[in-house]
Amino acid sequence: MVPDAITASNGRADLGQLRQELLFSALRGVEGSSSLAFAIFRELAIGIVEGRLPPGHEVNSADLARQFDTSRTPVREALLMLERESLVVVPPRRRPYVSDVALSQVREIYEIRASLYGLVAELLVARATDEQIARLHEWQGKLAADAEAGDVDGYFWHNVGFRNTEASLSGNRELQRRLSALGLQMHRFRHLSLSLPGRLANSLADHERLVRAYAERDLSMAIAISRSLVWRGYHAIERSGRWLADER
Amino acid sequence: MVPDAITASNGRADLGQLRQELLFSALRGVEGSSSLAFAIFRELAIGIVEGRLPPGHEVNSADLARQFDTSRTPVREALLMLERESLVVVPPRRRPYVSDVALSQVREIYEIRASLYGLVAELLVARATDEQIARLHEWQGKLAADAEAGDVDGYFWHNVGFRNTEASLSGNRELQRRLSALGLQMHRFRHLSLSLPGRLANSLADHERLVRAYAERDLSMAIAISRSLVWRGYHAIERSGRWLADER
DNA sequence: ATCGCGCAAAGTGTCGACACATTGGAGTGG
DNA sequence: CCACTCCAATGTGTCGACACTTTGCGCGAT
Repeated sequence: MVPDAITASNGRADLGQLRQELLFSALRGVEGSSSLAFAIFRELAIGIVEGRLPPGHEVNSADLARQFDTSRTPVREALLMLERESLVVVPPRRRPYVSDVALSQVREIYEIRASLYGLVAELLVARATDEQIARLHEWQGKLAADAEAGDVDGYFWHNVGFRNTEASLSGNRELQRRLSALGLQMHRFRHLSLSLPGRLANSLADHERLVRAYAERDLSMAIAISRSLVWRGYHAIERSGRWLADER
Repeated sequence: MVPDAITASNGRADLGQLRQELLFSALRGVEGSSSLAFAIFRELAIGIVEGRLPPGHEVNSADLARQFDTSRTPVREALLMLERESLVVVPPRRRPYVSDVALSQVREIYEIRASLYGLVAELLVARATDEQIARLHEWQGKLAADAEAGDVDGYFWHNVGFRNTEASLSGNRELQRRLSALGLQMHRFRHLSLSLPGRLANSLADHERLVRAYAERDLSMAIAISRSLVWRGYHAIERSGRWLADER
């Protein structure tokens, strides 16, 4: 049933702000019209991404309306937003439910992510200043600290921050938005995959090499590492989860 | 004012079906819940893409509700869908209007398109059968006929069909969906750009080379041509239009 | 005991109404 | 003549109600 835990926030407090910041960097200004609907959307999205609302869980617009102390209209709007982010399925005249994702679909999305992060690397090498690349180095420092401490949660969100900063340094805002949207869909599985033993150290080494390639403006190296980073993520997911039947 | 011309259909009749088919291939199954809202969305989207509803044109939910003989609720839903496709801007508490796009934004989107069509080429070479590639050849035949006849409208839609078929042959449905969404945003400008003198013949030659590269399974050539095809489209747009100030 | 039918409960999509925000213009004062 | 203020008109966001659909449970027939 997952009672009113939806609004509960778990995890470390200092990560909370970062989390909210990052999850919705893509959606700034696209908030649509109603801030009420957006607030509901945000709460539910966080709940889904963090696994509190598991795949298949049915969401009831009347219940949600009561819970958020509003009418069903903004709730419906929020559900349609979630559907567009592929976090929820809203079948006509049937109950909406939290979407599940087949491994094949994850793979498709990672193919896209790999390609687009290749583009990010390309643009970043061409356009970013040394100071901006230094900012990436800072993020990498946080990752190192998290890995040292074995803090999977911290690593996860700082990694999202790293990737998002990269995208923003590409100078292509549309690209940043779309990557962020793709990320939103994948967060729930990525988080899962980071728990694999050895994954943190591995990932960290890749990040180091990537930042070095950026600093040296090594285009082909940067592209290759950026893409391979995505693929490592995919393979980790592939190995870590059990998945729904591969149909649509 | 653009009276009730919204539902009017211009252009050749045989293209009408293709047009509808292609414009919304991306949105199959994502229709959201309400088919009523989706119908309104579709009508408005076609109107915007074909230029009957020009950028900046204000849309009034009450008027639309009367026009479609329904209440404002589904209209609002349709407007929000359009906003998600970046065809309409819905500022909070203010009148929605047909979005305009700055050239810089077009460029950003074309950077993404180029990258993703590179991916399409890559996947297609690896996965498509000879029969499937023959299907592309058929589309190319239509393009040749259109170019011969100087039929810009026909060329435009058959080109969309070609590109969409390519995307579907990549075997990556997510990719197809996202490219289709990007296309929806760009159609209004692409159509404009095809009117440039010499553009048709130029584009046609590129398509020929692309199909040949596919047939010969020449990976690097296919990728290069596929991407350059996108960039040619961009440069044509760049040259053909006058644009809004470059702000957001 | 199993299967199918039918009906009540639950839930969605749509509507019309209302409260509030925005807008544009008329009217007033400088 | 211009600038500012205020107000009516227009239009959005939200609400509660209603009609219709789907769901699931009980009941009876086989």
